[in-house]
Amino acid sequence: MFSKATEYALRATIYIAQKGSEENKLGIEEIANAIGSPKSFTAKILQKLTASNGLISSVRGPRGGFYLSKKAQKRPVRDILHLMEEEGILIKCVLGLKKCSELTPCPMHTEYKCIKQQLIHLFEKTSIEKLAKESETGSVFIKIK
Amino acid sequence: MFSKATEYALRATIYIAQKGSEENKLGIEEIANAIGSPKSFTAKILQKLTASNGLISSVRGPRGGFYLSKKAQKRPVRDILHLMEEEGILIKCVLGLKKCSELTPCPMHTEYKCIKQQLIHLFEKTSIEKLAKESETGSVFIKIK
DNA sequence: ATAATTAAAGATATTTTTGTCTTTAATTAT
DNA sequence: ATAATTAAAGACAAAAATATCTTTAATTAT
Repeated sequence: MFSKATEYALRATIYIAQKGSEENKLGIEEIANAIGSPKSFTAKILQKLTASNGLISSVRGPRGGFYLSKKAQKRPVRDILHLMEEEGILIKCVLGLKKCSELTPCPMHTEYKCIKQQLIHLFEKTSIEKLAKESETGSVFIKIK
Repeated sequence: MFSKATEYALRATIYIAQKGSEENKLGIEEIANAIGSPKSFTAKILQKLTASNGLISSVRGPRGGFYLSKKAQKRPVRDILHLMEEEGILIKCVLGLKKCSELTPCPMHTEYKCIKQQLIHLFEKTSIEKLAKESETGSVFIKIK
């Protein structure tokens, strides 16, 4: 479904939202260990999520690290996909046709349409906070191993 | 959603099902042109779909080419994914967690579950023939450009 | 039988994705 | 101020996906 990079982005963001705060920032080492991802690669990915738009906040130096502002926590999961440039699954044709549309649908268009709409709804209406809280209850797990 | 290879596999198979038959086999040149894919790469992919299991039938030599048997036409689209080793989207965790399951769900598991089931249903219950016939009516398009 | 045609098989090239390592810059604690 | 700590930035490496080209084998038409 998603690239490794986006999987790590989703897991890392949820973990940071759950365990981190402005008072208690999380280091890259802890994050990568927690979600079971390669450290340096994950660092690159967090840079992407930290830059420009700034979904994730970061501070360098001792006691530095990553956290999510209250405002960022409210943002939809789709924002992660957007920053990772992987919204294709919500937008593109299943068969990869450039011109597939309502007027010129591909053979799977109609059948797939409603599933795509549910995917959009899922990623648009679910906040990062919500997923983090589900993890917090312990009813749900994020660790890979 | 899918790799380029699988997109080409789906498009090529639908095209062959629609335009080809044992009496009128289709050459790789025609197929690649029709679906807008790189010829040699598409040839490799068709080899995969032709080998072993044999979803697609092929014959070498003059008047040779590719076609789908009546029986193959009835098979579900999922068989294409299976031969392309890309059933992951129907099976794997959205966040890429190895241990994600009903008992140890990831934070998105519950929300995503029903979408995944619809995807399985779509690919399992839709036959290649059905998609080919939709294309045949002209109400639907498969060409990329 | 021979030549022509077509897919299969194999080798190679390019691009993208994934991953690591090193250096730099910012921040904090002392 | 200085040293320690941490993310940012950049260079590099490995693996996988995508794509092309060449040779071989099968089949058919002549």
